[in-house]
Amino acid sequence: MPSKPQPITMDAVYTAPGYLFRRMQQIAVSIFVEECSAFDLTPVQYASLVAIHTHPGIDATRLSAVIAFDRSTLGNVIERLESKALIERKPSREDKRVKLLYLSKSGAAVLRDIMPSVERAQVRMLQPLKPADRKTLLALLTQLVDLNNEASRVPLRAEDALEHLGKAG
Amino acid sequence: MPSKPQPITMDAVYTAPGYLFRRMQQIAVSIFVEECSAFDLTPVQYASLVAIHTHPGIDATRLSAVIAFDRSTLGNVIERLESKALIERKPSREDKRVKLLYLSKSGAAVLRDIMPSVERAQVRMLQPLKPADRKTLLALLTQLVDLNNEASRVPLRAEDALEHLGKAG
DNA sequence: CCGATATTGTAAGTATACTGTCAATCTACA
DNA sequence: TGTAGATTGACAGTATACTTACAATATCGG
Repeated sequence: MPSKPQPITMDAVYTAPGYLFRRMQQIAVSIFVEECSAFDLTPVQYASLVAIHTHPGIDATRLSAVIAFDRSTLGNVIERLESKALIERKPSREDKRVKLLYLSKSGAAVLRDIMPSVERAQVRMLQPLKPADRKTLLALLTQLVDLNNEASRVPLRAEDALEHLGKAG
Repeated sequence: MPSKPQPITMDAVYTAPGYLFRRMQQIAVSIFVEECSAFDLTPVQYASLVAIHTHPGIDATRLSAVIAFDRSTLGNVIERLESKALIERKPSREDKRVKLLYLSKSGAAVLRDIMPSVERAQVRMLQPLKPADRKTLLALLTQLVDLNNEASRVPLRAEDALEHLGKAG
């Protein structure tokens, strides 16, 4: 049977999953930035460094697929990382459209040094929950993100995106 | 005992709660915008309308506390809602700094009409999970957001924010 | 009552996050 | 082979989300 229209209260907002996801994301960023303030790196910049470290010579389009961030957004992120001299961009000899991404020495150093702070931030986000609940939440969230992958504008394409990588110089 | 430095892999990103929260937020916004495309309202604009509907004559600062969005951000949101004629701003007679917020007729109509679409969006976000898991996730997330409230830059202040409201004309 | 302090809305600046579009370039099919 | 279609990086435009700063205004302590 169809439900009658409910009176609109703030609970329509507070109990909505979308609102909770937004709040949690804001909290997570806030904690990350606080723990990593000594490194002047945002969560997105950190994720980009990890991906470039793991896949040296990746291009911007594949990078966006590997961390599931929008290609346009990533352009600016890459610009900032380059202006901070944490990464280097080299034109590909095989494809004149492509610019390949590499960590610089200082980029690799920053990535190595920031890891403990990142780890602390991740722990802090879940700290208020009981250990068993942390595991449950993480498992359900992992599952949900995976099952909803195609619903996002930029689905994660961890493997396919790199299928043809490594053959380039 | 202190853990040894791990080799850095993409798992450092994929399994981090912060990354999962970000992905889930992106997915949630994507689904919301898709379901509500007929109304040209973003999640934040929707939440603002609900809060103004629930608390007519609220001011921007209190509104930011009630939905836990940053005051500066909200300034732009309010501007857009006003330019779409969904809300009206009236200067307070009691405090010359303050502008009170009210839903317009069309704002109230839009809010009434968008509710089913919002509801569909919220359902879709959790759809891939089993019903019992949806409840568990929502309960843990609610708990975590609440316990982490003070860690966010703009903590939710649902009650206090409105303590002195309603006395104004 | 008056000066220190706080609050309000606004603005400027940075950083995601998305939509488009575009030119240069590459690929594949006819 | 030669061109239609796809891809790549770049850019413009919109919308959060935060920081700091500021002028106007309120409020509170002395």
